[in-house]
Order: sequence, then structure tokens, then C-alpha cells
Amino acid sequence: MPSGRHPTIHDVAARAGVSKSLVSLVMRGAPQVSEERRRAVLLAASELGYRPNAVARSLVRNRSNVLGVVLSDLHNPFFVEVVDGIEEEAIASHHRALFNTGSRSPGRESEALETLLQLRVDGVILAGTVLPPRAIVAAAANAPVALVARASRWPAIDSVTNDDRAGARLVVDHLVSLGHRRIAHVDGGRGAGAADRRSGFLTRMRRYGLTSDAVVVPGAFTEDGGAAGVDKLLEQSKRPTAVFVANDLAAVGALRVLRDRGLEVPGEVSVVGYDNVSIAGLDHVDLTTIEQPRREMGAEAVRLLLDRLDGGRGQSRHVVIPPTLVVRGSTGPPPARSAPSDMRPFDTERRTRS
Amino acid sequence: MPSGRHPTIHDVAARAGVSKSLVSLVMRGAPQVSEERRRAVLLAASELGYRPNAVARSLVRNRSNVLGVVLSDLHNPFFVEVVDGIEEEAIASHHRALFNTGSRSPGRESEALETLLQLRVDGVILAGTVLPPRAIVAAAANAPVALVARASRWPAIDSVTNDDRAGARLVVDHLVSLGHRRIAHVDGGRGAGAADRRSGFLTRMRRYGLTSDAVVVPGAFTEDGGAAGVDKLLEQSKRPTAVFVANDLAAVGALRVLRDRGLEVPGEVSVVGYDNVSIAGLDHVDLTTIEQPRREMGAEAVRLLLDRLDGGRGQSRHVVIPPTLVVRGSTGPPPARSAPSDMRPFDTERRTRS
DNA sequence: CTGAAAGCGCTAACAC
DNA sequence: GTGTTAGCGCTTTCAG
Repeated sequence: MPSGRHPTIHDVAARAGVSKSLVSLVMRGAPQVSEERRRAVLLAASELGYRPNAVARSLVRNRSNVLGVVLSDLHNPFFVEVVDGIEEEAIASHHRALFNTGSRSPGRESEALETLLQLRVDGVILAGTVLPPRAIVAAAANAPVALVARASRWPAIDSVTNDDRAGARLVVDHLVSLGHRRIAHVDGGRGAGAADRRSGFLTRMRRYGLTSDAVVVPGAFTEDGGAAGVDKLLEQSKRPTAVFVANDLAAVGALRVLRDRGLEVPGEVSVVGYDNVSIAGLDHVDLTTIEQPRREMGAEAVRLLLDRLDGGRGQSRHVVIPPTLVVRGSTGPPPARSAPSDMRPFDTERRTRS
Repeated sequence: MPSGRHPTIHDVAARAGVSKSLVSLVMRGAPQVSEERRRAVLLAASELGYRPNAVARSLVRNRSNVLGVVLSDLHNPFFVEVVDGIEEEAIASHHRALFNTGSRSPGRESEALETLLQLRVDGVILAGTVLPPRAIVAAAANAPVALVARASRWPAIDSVTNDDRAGARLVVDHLVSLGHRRIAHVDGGRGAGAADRRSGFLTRMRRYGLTSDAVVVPGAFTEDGGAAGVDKLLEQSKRPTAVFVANDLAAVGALRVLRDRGLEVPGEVSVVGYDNVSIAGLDHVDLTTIEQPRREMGAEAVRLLLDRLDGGRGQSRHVVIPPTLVVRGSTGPPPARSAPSDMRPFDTERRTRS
């Protein structure tokens, strides 16, 4: 009978012939209850199909033991793994994680956040969201907040990110060492970390004296975003010999366009992504990319939250994880007429730490 | 100040110089409040950074306006789209959806379900879960339950599925019409719908008199599951000319193994998946598969739940959605020595409705 | 139109 | 050890 009244602690008490508080004690596994009564209570509870009301408990304890997570976009497998890490760590710490997605829209995201806050979750993880700073700061007034894949600039807010600028450097180093000079970047628009990848790219290109060879076109963290970016690139007269796309999802879109136009990868154009999502490893995608430890990042966010909750830490912590380069088949030397460069200021192995 | 006490309706009332109930009325947008007081209340609320406590509200109203969703596995993009459909429809109906995943483990899944139930969500959607029937039935005693991608056999439980047997038929028809006779099926183990796909496959093969040509090997709804299944298949003496893999994710794993072994697809072996997940459409995956309208399925599940909630419907409803065949490049005629069959009892177009 | 009072299901002192 | 008593923050009759 859905919507039929649920049995309460009171019903259980009556059936077991004890008081409410005794039931409460048993349900919470308190030690100082006689074995006999404990049994009676448990029996009554199971006969009634009693299920503790977490709402009532949360109201009185002012603690729900649930962590709320706002996800920007589940279509990006990157976040799916972050979720894995969050759930695992949350469960290990006797908490539960509840998720909400923002469908890549700031409006939806703040609704999602608001919902979680009103539900009085113990803490909030914002994973890849594009929420305005004020919304984030306001949230932090109500519950501990940890950002994933977006750096925090506020004392009350923790964050765990990879070093996007370092990742971009790895990409440029790799491509330059292969001999590329004219390198384009299809950026991630307003996506989390996109700005740093972009500026990291530009800075590194300048470092090589390739400022005028560096071109940036707008994109997004989606297949379509990558495709559109490459489209724009191909309209230009001087075609780049390599493209650094903002993330793997977008890189897949980019590859599709390139191949549709009959351009060989990596023969005519090299392509690099970011995230090392599983799709990047597929035989015929075979994308050179940047790896960041996603599960670990999710788990770390949970730890940061619980640390504030239990320890009462007030100072913010910003965990930055170094990314690594994963070389696959989508990158190679530029076509012959571009003379291979002899610049090679940094070692680049199969897998380089930044 | 995280964990600092939240302002309550009482604080707002005091600051605005009115009673608690007036504040409550304003917060819920009741019409019969003078404009002046309404303003005063709203002002006080925003000055205080007041955020209604949904826990308290839920406790007294016995209604949370949140729908709980247990997901079997977010790594399967199939469910990501189901999630989209759920969120969209929930929001359209002034509800929120909160997600929990089961990490493909029955134990985790029932914990997730239990959490949601204790939180007194208004309804529960079980998407692709492998929960034991008793757990599902028990849940239904506490809240309306709708199953996605798994058929319900209980009067209290709704479900929305695609017709897996019909989908399997479409696959067999397609392959047979191409001339295949020896066809293998890598199944989905205990995954949702796996049993029906398997039996649909076998039944249809029998229908063609191909019983002895039909071979089934165990697999799972994961890349590794598909890979392992094909491995097993290749050990056998009589190699099939076509493989129907339980879902797209597994099919991708299967393709990898096939190509690693140097087998041409579809030249030597044809491969068909199930779900038409976006990865299936990638240029170099290019997988023939079965499409089911995922978003719509998620949305429908929400509608079923709300229908019970509002209308008090007691009878269960089972929505079955017909799947369609999507032909891509992973299927073709069998290698020459297998004489093309002339059996073709059913039309098979580029996209056939079952 | 507004305020007072009761109580949702549970926990946490505090008595017995 | 076990029962009693106050609330947690909010909604909801029911009087003014």
C-alpha cells in the first residue's frame, strides 16, 4: 500500500511493549540494552516492516549523513568516474552521496544546488559546475562546499583540481617535440578548467616563440563543441598541423570532422585531447591525451568535506593533482614540408609527469 | 560559517515583526497576504539568508517532492540518457530527482534503495538494477516504484521497458537476411533484459530452423564482458559468421578483441549490439544496433510515479516500447564460402519497427 | 487577513 | 537499564 502510513517508532514500541526511547536506542545499536528486549524490539520492527524515518532523525540531529553532489554533465565520462570515487569514499565513511545534475545549464545547476541545501545535506560537492561565484559562496554559508575540477579562490571553499596549465604545457611540449609549430587550440568555452587550459597553452607557445603560430578557436566540452571548433579552424587559410582540443569528448567530435573532410590523423593533422576518458583508448579513436586521476579526485573531495565536518577545520585546502601525458596514435610528426623543429627543451617520454 | 545554525522561519518572523505562520504563508506564495507584509517578510528572509528547511517541511507534510532514482551503472551511457529524461520530466512536474548508484553490485543497490526509502522520497525509480524481487516488493510497500529496463510482474509496481525479445528478433532477422546461419550471442549475464534478449535470440533462431547454429556464451553489460565472451567464442572450432552482443558497451569490447585477432568486421565476422548508445555511431565503431528511446523511457517512469501519487491509481501499468534496428557498417554478408541464404521471411529495411 | 497551538517522527538529556 | 519530557523547523487547523 503505497502512501499508506509508515509504521513509526511508536508502533514498534507498542508492539514490543516497551517505550519509544528504548526502540530508538536499539535502532541505533546502543550497547546498554538487555539482549531480551533488543530481540523483542527487532522482532516487532521487522514484523511491522519498520523503516527508520531519516527525515525526522535529520531534523532533530541536524545531521543527515548525506553528501550532496551537483554534476555538470553526466554525458562526460570524466564525471562518471569522479562519481565512483565520491560514492566509494562516502560509503567508506558511513555517509551516502546523492546526485543531481545541472544539464550543463547554470539555471538548472543552481536549482540543483538549492534543492540539496534545502534538504540540509551535510556537505556539497560541485563537480564541474559553471555556477556563478556568488552562488557558490552563498552555499558555503550553509554547508561545507568542495569544488571538483574547478579551483576555489575562497577561504571557506575547498577544491580539488588537476593542474590544467601544466596539462596544457605537456601537450605543447609533446607537439613541439614532434616538430609541430603551427598549433591550434579548440577551447572549452566556459567549462571548468577551460580557461586555464587555454592560457596554459598560450603561455607555453609563447615560451617557444610560437606566439604567432598559436591560434585559439572557441569550442565546448562536448562532441559538437569540438566539431564546431575544428570546422572554424578549417575555414582559415593557414591550417594548423596539430590541434589541442579542450577535452576528449570534444576531441572525438574533432576527429569526426577531420576524417569527414578526408584529412589523415596524424598524417596531416595531429590531435590531442584531455581527460583520458575510456573512449580515448578505443582502437580507432586512439587519442593522445592528458590523464587525471578522476576517482581519486572524487574521493579527495569527500575527504575534504568530512574533514571540515568532523574536525571543524576552517582554513580552506586546495588539492592540485599533477596530470600526465598519455601518448597514443593520434599524434605524430607534421607533414613533411613543415621542417621538423629541433627544439626540445624538455624530455617527453611515453608518460611524462608535469 | 558552515555548520553555523541556519536562520529559521522564526528568525524571519521576528525580524519582520510578524508571526511564524505568516512567514510560512509568504514562503509558499499564498495569495491572501497584504502586499506590504509580504514585502517585509521577503526582505527579512533575504537579509538573513533564509533558506526553507525542506526536512522539516517534508516531515510535517509527509511529502518531499523528491523522486529517488537507483541507477545500476552510470558507465553505461544508456542510463545517462534515461537520467536526462527523468530529470526533465521531474522538473516539469515540480519535483526533483535525486540519484544514487549501485556500482553494479546488488548489495550496494539495496543500500542505495534503503537510503532513498528512509529519506522518504515520494517515489522510486529503479533503472537497470539487479535487485532481488523481494527487495523491490518490500520497497513498494513504502513508496510507489517504477522499473526502467526491467519488466515488473507485480501489481504494485510499474515498469517501462523496451521489448527485448522483439529487439533480438530484429537482430536475427537482419543477420539471416544477410545470409548468416551460424550466429552467436554473447549474453548480458544477469543484467536487466539480458534474459529476454537471450531467449528472443534462441526462439527466433529456432524459427529459422537454425537451432544447432545458435550458440550462446556468457558475457556482461560491460566492455570486458563482451571481450571475454568473444574470447570464449574464438576458442570453439566452428567459428560463427556473426555475433549478437548483449549491448553496445559489450559490443565495443567484442570489436576490440576481434580486431586484435586480425578478424575483419564485417568481412569475416558481423557484429550487432543493443542500445544505440552514442559511441555506436562513432566513425570507426560504426555498430549496427538496436535503438530504444531512452529519454522517453525515463520520462515515462516519472509519469507513472506521479500518476500513482496524484491519481491514486492502484493497478500497475507496464509500458513496453518497440525497439528499432539501426543498420551501420558492422554487419554485412558472411564470407563467400558460406552460401548466402535465400530465407527472407520478413522485410528488413534500414530501420525496421518490430 | 493574522496569530496561537498542536504535532509530524525522532533524539537527547534527564529522571526513575 | 528504562521511561519521560522537551523540542528540531515547519505546516495546519482554528480562533480572533
